[in-house]
Parts: sequence; C-alpha cells; structure tokens
Amino acid sequence: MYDLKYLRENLDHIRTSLGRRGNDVPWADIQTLSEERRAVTTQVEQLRYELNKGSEEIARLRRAKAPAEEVMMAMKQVGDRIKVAEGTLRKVEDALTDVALRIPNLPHGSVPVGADASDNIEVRRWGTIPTFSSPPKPHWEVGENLGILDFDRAAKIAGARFSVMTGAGARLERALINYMLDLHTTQQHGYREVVPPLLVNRQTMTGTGQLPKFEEDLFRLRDEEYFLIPTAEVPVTNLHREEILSGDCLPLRYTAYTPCFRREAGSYGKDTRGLIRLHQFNKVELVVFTTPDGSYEELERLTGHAESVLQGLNLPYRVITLCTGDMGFSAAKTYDLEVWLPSQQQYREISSCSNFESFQARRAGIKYRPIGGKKEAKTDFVHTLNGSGLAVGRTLVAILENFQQPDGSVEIPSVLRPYMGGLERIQKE
RNA sequence: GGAGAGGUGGCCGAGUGGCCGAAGGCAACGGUUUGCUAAACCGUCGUAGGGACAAAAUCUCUACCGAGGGUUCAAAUCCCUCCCUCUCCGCCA
Repeated sequence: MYDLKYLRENLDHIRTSLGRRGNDVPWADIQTLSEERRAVTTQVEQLRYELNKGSEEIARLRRAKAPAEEVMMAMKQVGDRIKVAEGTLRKVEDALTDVALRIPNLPHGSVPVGADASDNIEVRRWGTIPTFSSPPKPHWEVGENLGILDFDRAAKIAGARFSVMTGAGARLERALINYMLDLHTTQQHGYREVVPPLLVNRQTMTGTGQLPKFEEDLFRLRDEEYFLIPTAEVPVTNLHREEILSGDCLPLRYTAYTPCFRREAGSYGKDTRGLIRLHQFNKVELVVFTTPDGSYEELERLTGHAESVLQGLNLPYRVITLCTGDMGFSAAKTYDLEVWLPSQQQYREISSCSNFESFQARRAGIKYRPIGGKKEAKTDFVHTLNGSGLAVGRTLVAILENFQQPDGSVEIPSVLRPYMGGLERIQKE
C-alpha cells in the first residue's frame, strides 16, 4: 500500500505509472477522500489543542482554588465537536485505506510493458531437453502405472484437485523437500529454516497483499477468523510485521517448507488432471528482507538459488521476466522459472521470484534502522522478496516426465538418492 | 474447559484522575578521564502525522502506555468488550 500522504501528493504519477494495472482503481474517489482527510485531520488537531489548553487551565484554576465551571462548560462543547470531527475522520480514513489497499504495486523500470503472458521476455535457458523414442507419457500416467500416485482415491476422500502419493512417490516428495531445505540452509545460500503457522489471521493476509482484494482465492475457516496460507510467503514475511529491524542484521534470509492451500477459483478446466494445479500442494519458499539499495541484486541472487535446485536435479528450464500485465498484484518485478514438461512439449511455471520493494513492508509495517554512515538513523521500510525454491509437486511432475524410461520406470536424480535410501530407480512394485 | 495473575519505551521497572511521552535502572551512542581494558563522571537516547523555515539544524502542535469502545473539562490510571502472556487444575499429540 502507498503511504496516504505520498498517495495524495503523487496521485497522477502513480496513476500514469500503473497504466492498465490501475484500471479498476477509483482515482477520483481517492483524490476527494485524500483532500478531505487532510482537512479533517487539521480540524481535529486544532480542536484537541484547544481542549488540552482548556484542561490545563482548569487544573491551574483548581489548584488556585478558583472557580473553573465556565471553562469546563466550554471544554465540554469542544469535546463534543471533537467527537463529531473524529467520527468523520474515521469514516474518511477507513474509506481511503480500503481503496488504497487495492492499488497494485508500481512495476520496476526494467519490467517489460505488456498485456498478458505472451509479452513476457525469456531471459535464459538451461539444460538439455530430453528426447524419447516413443511419445513421453504425462506424469499422471507414469505415476499411476507405477502405483505411486492415486487420484481416484484422492477424489474420494477429498475431491477434485487433491492428490494421494504412496510408497516411492511419497518418499520422493519428502526427499525433494529435504533436498531443497538442505541446499538453501547451506552457508552458500544462507537461509534460516522456519516452520510457521499454516493458519493466519486477516491482518497477516493483508500485510503480504492477499487481502482485501483476493479473498475468493483463499480458504477460510467458517467459525474463526483464520485463513489457510496460500504460500509460506505469507507467514514468513509477516514474521517481522510491526518491527523495526536493526540494519546490521540485513539481509535476513528465511526458507520454509509448508503445504499451500488455494481455492483456484476461476481456473475451472485448466490443468484438471495430475499434480499441476491442486487445492493443496507442498512448497519450499525463500523469503528475504533487505535494504532498498540492495534489493535488485538480491532478486538475482534469490532467483539463482531457485535455479540451483533445478540444476542439481538436472531438469531443463528457462527463466522469464513477467511483463507488466502478467505480474502479481504486490510485485514490482518477477522472474518465473519454467521447467520443461515433455508430455506437454512446453515450459511450465515451477517457481516465481519477486521483489516487492517496500509494498509489503508498508502494509506490514516492517522497517529497519540504518547503521554506520551518518548518525541520523532515520528508519525506513525494508524491501521484501520471495521465491519458490521450489514448488515440490511440480518438481515431482518434472522428474516423472523427464526421467521416465521406456519400461515405465523413472530414474531418480543422483542428488536425491541419499534421501531415497539409495534407490536409483522407481519401478512398479 | 475451570480458577487466578498480568500486558508501560530496545530491555527491566515505577506510576491509581490533571506540569506524565511517562521516575529510576540496564543496554546503546557521543564525550571527559585513562598506559590499555575496566570503572567513574557528563551528555544523548521512542514511533508516527501536521505546521513554521527556501532547506537543514531547530522550534512547535497532535497521536501513541496490548487493541477497540465508554465515563470525565481532563485517562497509562476508572468502566466495558476483545486479543495476548503467565501460574494452577482438567484434557490432550
């Protein structure tokens, strides 16, 4: 969210910079409400000043044993006027905050302008696309034939868009999680592991930008004000909500494995089979808090960390820069990592790495105090970043598809074998 | 779930209606002293939003003592609701 003062003073700049991203923002209302907020704030503060002075006067009179009734009557009036003015102020501020929370982040200057996914820019490719003597099978066929994926029973016990993994499939999922976490918590990557809550409150969801605009994408409990997290980004970024961090502890890097829960509203008919699009999936997430001047360097680093997972697994992928039209609400710049899926003959998203600049930090009140340099240690908002490192289910998909063998077995990438009890190949049991 | 005790600045802790944005201590920062360290002494030491100044320094106003309401001329202090923490009992992985 934008600072309300900044919003008032830079309305036109924000509006033009957002372009079509700001199409559904009620700009005229914001202008009116901003001006009104300023006027009423001034009025309230003046009245309070009058009241404070009057109260001091009463205290003085009473100490001097002088009658104070006259002043008290006058202050009663002032108090009533304050109540009215405060009521107005609150209404205006609530209305203004509500719309301000729905304005998306400004794209960074390096982000290509575009309307949709077709305008995204490919940055680089890595790996060799495998060749097959016969057409490669989709992962659900590979998995069901091996007896390690069971979508029929998942549908029975939960419904569509859920999965059941068994035997070597379950083991592979767990192996991937451990491999990723072990990699990111090494000295070179330097992330601190976190196990956060999977249910969070409304304030937390607002801090990272899921609320108020995207409530329909979230699962929500019926009786309690709890939401299931759609990504570990939410609880981990909110670790430091309403905190002022010491500048010398930045950058702060966290990694967390969590299940993620998404309604997938509006995606009917897309990726209906297999593990690609589920209501519940596992993900290892990377989250970074850093200073504003270092955040774009950190985005490259973070993206590299996500890539190194794919490289370790020897899965071919490409990196793309999302254009302005395809970026998420909170992001200032996003790289997507897309892994090659042989059955679809295309690259599919497996990670999304974003710099949110101060957008989330403003919503969540995450600041830092600069250290060193000049002595004036004015606090400033941190920049937050995050990226999948990686989506575990989709990684399993990529392994089943890319490493499937003519006999229906699947070769296990060598880095995962220690996590699989030395198993080199998944075969029908 | 039952009973009780609490939530005050980076931390500890005083403050039960008015010169209280809040004593005192610790930590931190700057300085004096010092062969070095330590100690001692002096000073600084919350966040945010307005206003004054061309701007900075600075000055000034407003808000903030878990959150939100209420009482009052006036609330950290009294009342209500909620949240959180702790102790005991019960239950439980």
